[in-house]
Parts: sequence; structure tokens; C-alpha cells
Amino acid sequence: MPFSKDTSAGYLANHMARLFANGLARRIAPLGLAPAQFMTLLELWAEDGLTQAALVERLDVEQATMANTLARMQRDGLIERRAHETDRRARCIFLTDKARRIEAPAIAAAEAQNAAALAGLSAEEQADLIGLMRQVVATMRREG
Amino acid sequence: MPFSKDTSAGYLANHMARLFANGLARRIAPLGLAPAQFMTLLELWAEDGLTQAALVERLDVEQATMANTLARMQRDGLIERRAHETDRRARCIFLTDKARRIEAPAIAAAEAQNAAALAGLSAEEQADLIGLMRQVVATMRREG
DNA sequence: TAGGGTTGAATAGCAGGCTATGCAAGCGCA
DNA sequence: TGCGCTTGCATAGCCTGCTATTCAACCCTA
Repeated sequence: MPFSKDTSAGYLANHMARLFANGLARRIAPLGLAPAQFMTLLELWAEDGLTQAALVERLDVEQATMANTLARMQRDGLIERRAHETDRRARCIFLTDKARRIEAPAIAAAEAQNAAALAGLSAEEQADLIGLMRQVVATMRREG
Repeated sequence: MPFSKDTSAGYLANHMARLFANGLARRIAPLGLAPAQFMTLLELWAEDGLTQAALVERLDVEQATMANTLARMQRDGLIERRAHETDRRARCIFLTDKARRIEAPAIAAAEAQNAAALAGLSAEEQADLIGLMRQVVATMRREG
């Protein structure tokens, strides 16, 4: 049986993620946000004042990736960095008022994108898909 | 109900695709390949001599993205470009011997990555996941 | 046939992913 | 106390995505 991109989980995952990212980018662009910035803000809206290392751990990206994303967010006035109280190497990340103000519309945009993407599936199928993706993510995180 | 990254289809799709890409990258790096080059080769192994526009259509990426990927593949000795027989704007993409020789090991690497990622799922669950992803891709492609 | 719209491709510039390095600060133990 | 390992972060350089722009070639129609 020949390898087919239409039945390859990896290929489909890549294609699906690109379409999700494009759709989200379009919806949050009016807020001055890009997708990775939104992901980072999700964590900071839940808990402000995290260090870069904490964000790296929660979002499962490399430290250098997060450093670059945070630099763009600071440039765009979404975050401030303040000295850590006890560890002079670390800098804590705090939201600006601007970042706090766009929480509701940004989350609404992400929910709209998810809804549009899943519109062809029943509620049960949507839950199945999410459950299966979580399992696959867990498997790949485990085996490095 | 708060928005949670652990139940957001878009977030999970992004995370899963990154893990797939990292795993594939590791497995095909010894062949001198990167993931997007592998995707492009999949089309060219099936049909040699395509134009850039044909590849763009089949892989659903932007023309500029494909132009850059092809430039790197040419630099790495995987493809040659020859003049189109009747259209002087177009250049046809042909595989080099080097690219033909790595077909089998590259496909084996991709199959190994898929198998590793889906190892925690039953055969039925694997088929469900692939079917659901295809539906989501189809929905998002339709609505632009 | 001349002009104008369309199409194939390259290029610039940016976001976001990665590895590899480098450095400063913290920590731990002889 | 001091040396060395670890940890937090920044930077450089690469690949892969995107939009926007440009240019040449093609094609159609007035």
C-alpha cells in the first residue's frame, strides 16, 4: 500500500493546524494579536506574573521560541517584564492594561474559529476528536 | 465556562502538529531532509515534472512558501528546474537521482512517526481520528 | 494588433517553530 | 570559601508558513 498524504495522521495534523492558525490569525488580527501571542496570553490571563521558564513549561515550546514571542509582545505593548523578587536571573511577565482589555474579544474569536472548524461534526464527534487528539499529544510528549 | 487550551480543537491541533513535525524532522534529518521538503517530494515521487503552480495546488500552501521550499531543495540537490515546453513563464520540477534514492527510507521514517504517535489508539480509533481530521480540513478549506 | 486583464514565479519582510551558544546568577559541596 | 554544575534568559541562524509586491509572459477581445 503506497503512503498517502490523505490518510497520514501527520500530514493531516499539519494541514489542519495550518488552517486553524490561518483562521485564528484572521480573526484576531484586528485586535493586534498573532496566534502565538494569543496562546501566551491565555496563560497570563489565567495567572499574571509568571516567569519565562513557567510559560515555556506550560505551552510546551522551546525557551528560545518563547523568548522571541515575549520580545514581540513587549514591543507591541502587551506585557511588561519586572525583576524577580529573589532570583536576579529571572524576569516576571506582567500584562498591560491593553492586554487585559482584549481578553474577551480574543477568546470570542478563538471560540468562533473552533466552532467554524468543527461545524461539520456532531457534538459527539467533536468530543471524540478532542479526546483522540489529547491522547496522541500525550503519547508523543511521553516518548520524546 | 472558561476557554481552556486542553479542550480547544485549535490549540490541540497546533500542539499535535508541532509534535508530529518535530518527530518527523528527527527521523528524516539523517537523509538530509526537512519536513516541508518531504511533503513536496511525496508529490514528486508520485508524479515528476510538475510546475510550481501544480505543487501549490496539491499541497495547499501559498505560492511564495513553495517557491522558498523549492529553492532550498534545489540548493540541496534534490530537484532540477527545466523550462516548460510551451509556457516560457513556467519551470518544471524534476527529481534528481539523490531524491529518488531516498524515497523508501523517507517514507519508512514517516510511517514510523505515524505509528509512534498513534500507538496509544486502537485501529478503530486511529481510523476515526483520521476521518474526523479529514472532515475538519474539508470544512475549513470550504469556508476560506 | 494593441491593450488590458490573468497567470507563473521570484522576492522582501514578518511570525513562530527549532537547535546551538553564550553568559550571568544561583546552588551545593568539598 | 571557592570551584563547578545547573538554571534563566538572550541571541544567532535555520526552516516553514504568511501577505504584499513586482515582473514577464500569456491570452483575449475590442
